[in-house]
Amino acid sequence: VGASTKAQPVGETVAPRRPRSPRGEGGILRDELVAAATALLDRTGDPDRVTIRGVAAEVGVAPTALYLHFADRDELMVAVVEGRFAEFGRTIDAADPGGDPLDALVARGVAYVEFALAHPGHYRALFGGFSLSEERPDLAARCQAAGAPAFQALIDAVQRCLDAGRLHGRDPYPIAVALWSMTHGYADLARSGCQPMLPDVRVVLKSVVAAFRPVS
Amino acid sequence: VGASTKAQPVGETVAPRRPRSPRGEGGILRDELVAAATALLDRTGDPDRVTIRGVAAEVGVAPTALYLHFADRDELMVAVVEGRFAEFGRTIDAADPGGDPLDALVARGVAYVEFALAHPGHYRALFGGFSLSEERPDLAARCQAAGAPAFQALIDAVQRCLDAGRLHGRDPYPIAVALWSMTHGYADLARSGCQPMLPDVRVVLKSVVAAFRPVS
DNA sequence: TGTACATCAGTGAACGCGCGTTCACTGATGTAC
DNA sequence: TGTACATCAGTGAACGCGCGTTCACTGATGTAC
Repeated sequence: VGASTKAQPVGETVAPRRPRSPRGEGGILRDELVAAATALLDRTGDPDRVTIRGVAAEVGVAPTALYLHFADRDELMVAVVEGRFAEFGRTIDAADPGGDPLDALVARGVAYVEFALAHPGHYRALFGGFSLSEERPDLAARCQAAGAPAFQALIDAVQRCLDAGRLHGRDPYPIAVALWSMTHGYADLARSGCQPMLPDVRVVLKSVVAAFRPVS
Repeated sequence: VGASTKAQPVGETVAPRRPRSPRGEGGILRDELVAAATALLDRTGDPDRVTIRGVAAEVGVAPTALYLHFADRDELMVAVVEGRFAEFGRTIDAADPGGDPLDALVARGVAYVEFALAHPGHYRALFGGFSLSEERPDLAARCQAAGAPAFQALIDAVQRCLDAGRLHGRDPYPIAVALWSMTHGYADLARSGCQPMLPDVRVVLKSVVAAFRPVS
């Protein structure tokens, strides 16, 4: 149980009115809306506080302009999610040092948590289960598709450990889920107000690896 | 990223009007409000959908009657949280079979996840970081105090494993955090729509224990 | 024994809020004749 | 070369919603005299 600012008129950022795009370049606004929603999500840390009115104010446009490019709020949010999943995947991959596969796996886990702590709003949009209307299963499917490569990359990293004999087992899948659960859980507990009582993620990961191994 | 019903007038349960308590027994309503809020939280699975109007309708009373016993909505929710933490602690302790401390630790973890899956609304109120107004640090402190015994019980269970040589390390604290993170993460991912892709919690826990041990 | 009064357990109408979304519109710009 | 017109990129007022919370009130019940 944590604390947070409630409602509040989050769109304080009232940008000057945006000049109209030249003819044929209406699509520019679409990109600006996604970028503004992404920035607002990063600032507020909460998908529910990314409102159409807030995004429009940030861009310097009337709230209704959003409907020129998105059917509704959900469609905008899914566009944000797709962009953030791509960024998330690049970040994790960039943190993989190669070399010993178990060390690499731990490094990926650390990068995962660091992404979540650095961008809690983005992270929650990806893995926090923000709600889409049930009448649009296509949107949920787009989110799932956007996240699939990241999960596959985790499976692959676990498989490399199994192949090298650095982890034991036949199936990488449940091990991957366990590690995913741990990093997600740590990140979510930190977000929810338990941050002060959690040791550094590196300490936690190393402790659990050591705890299950005989003393050397 | 998952899907869920949005807003919706959740207080469909319009109970018949509740008869007034006899003189001197006003406190009865307080308990009924907490019970109704707890039931509504269990039904909706979402702390945000426990509204004053919904709770009052469930009890059969005007929304304003709530203010006779609670300063505001947050105070009601904290009363719910305190009750659910007590119930949660009893549930975990009851699932501890004693005997081998590592087996007991796993059994507690399984019970943790099963509680979360059986009562996602209650679980989210305890560990999902539902937001309290920042002007009431006393309420956040009450929640933390209510949750402390459960965390201490986990520390103790880890310590028993260390004492018996079933886990390796000096400090139970980071190991406890790692295990807590894993069970919380698993439960939260299941809630957020990933449930279909997650193996049974027992499989996951056993895989991770086995993965870090040399083949026997 | 009767009556005025304080207390208690609520009620009901109304407030202002931010929200997603609708609808009819505007005004600049390119194009057809 | 000039002009009517279609198109494009938006605007602005307004809607209905559910919400937490306020305020003045009501009506039964116990108690003091």
